[in-house]
Amino acid sequence: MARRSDHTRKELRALALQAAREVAESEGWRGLTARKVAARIGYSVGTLYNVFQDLDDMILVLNGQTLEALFADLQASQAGIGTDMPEEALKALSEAYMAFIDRHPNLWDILFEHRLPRGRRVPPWYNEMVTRLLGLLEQAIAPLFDESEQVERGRAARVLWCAMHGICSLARSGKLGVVSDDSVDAMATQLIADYTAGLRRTARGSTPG
Amino acid sequence: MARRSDHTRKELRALALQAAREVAESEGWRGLTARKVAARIGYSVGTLYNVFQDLDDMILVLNGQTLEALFADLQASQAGIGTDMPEEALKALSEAYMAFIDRHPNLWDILFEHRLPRGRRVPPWYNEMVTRLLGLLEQAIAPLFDESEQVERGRAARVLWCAMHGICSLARSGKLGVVSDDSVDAMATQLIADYTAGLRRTARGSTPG
DNA sequence: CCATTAATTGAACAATGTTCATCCAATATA
DNA sequence: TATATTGGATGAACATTGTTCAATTAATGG
Repeated sequence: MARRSDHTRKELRALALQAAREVAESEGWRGLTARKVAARIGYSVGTLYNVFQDLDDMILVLNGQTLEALFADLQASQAGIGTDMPEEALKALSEAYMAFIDRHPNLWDILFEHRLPRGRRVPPWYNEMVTRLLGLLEQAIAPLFDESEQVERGRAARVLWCAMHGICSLARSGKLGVVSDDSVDAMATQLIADYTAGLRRTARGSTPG
Repeated sequence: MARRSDHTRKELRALALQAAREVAESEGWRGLTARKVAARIGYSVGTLYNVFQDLDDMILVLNGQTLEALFADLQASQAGIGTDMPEEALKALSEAYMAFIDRHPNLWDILFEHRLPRGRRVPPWYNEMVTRLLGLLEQAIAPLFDESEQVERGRAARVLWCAMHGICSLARSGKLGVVSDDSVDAMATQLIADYTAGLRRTARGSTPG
């Protein structure tokens, strides 16, 4: 068969991504193969390579969508929280984050476990998504800094982002010694409490302790 | 050929692990294959499977050795640091940690990127190694807690461990937006400063701020 | 010197990512 | 309407992967 044109290029990409997401969600990172995705959308393997440069490329785009969904959840978590309550805001963010992982464990795994081959860099749109996510954190902790401390504020946001990632990542991989689920909660809570306390103490911003 | 007995079982394991480490260090996680390891020690693939249950098993043991080496470095970094200087101790630990990654980037990647297949848990000796590593952190921050706060101390150690992991992991994978090497240093520094400040502020331990 | 044992082998299998000559439906042209 | 052109879709083919296991044969014990 050739030139079925049941779908446009864009539709094909969307179909493939949808299928990839389903496979990924149900079988995890090790089960996400080109042939499975192709079979699920009723096309051949070759067609996938017609529409994506690579499997790496496809996973990258899939991860972009995951980031998008994560962003939506995190953003929603901030609704109705006052702009000068960093701890509350961060708590809401971390809860939304962990809830997302709970709902999409395999997608989250792939988001961070997937590494591009040597020398290949993530595309600009990917970094822009990350920047948007970090923006939520920056907003949350904004009251702890004043305007002359943009750099520190950005760095603190990144530190918090990394810390949350580290907690969830190590917990999920089982490489943290014995860690029950609620101890992950506890760690996140303690991180937020102690880190914001530290930020306040460092005598920054307009809300000194 | 059969029953060469050039090497005992243990020697074979050691040889294979050495070879695996070399392949891993030079070619990274994607280049670490059973056949390459086998070829490098002058045995066939089958022999590897005679000596390890799996490739996963072999990598797990390799990771154990990496953890051991990391522990040695981290422990050495604490020599000559007073027992009540948490910030100094943590700084030394984080510098040793990052230096280790600098020296063995691929081994560190494999240490944390490798995930066992569904349902398989890391063996007890692995968790014990992690516990020993966390012990170093607990020791470093001990002055910030009193004896009634063992749980909090352990949790804080874990939070710091996870945070450092998150920083290095996301930085290395290029998934942190644009991050230069020295900004990783800066993030680690800020993490330590702010987090310990927070611990002090929370009015714990015998060294209140 | 033979029988037993078990370490080592490597061909074989299923599954992977990736390529590309081939084929043919859709479109353009006459 | 009939024919030519285009480029989308194919799937066999290739190299490589982890893993298995019957066969082979060196070492050991009698």
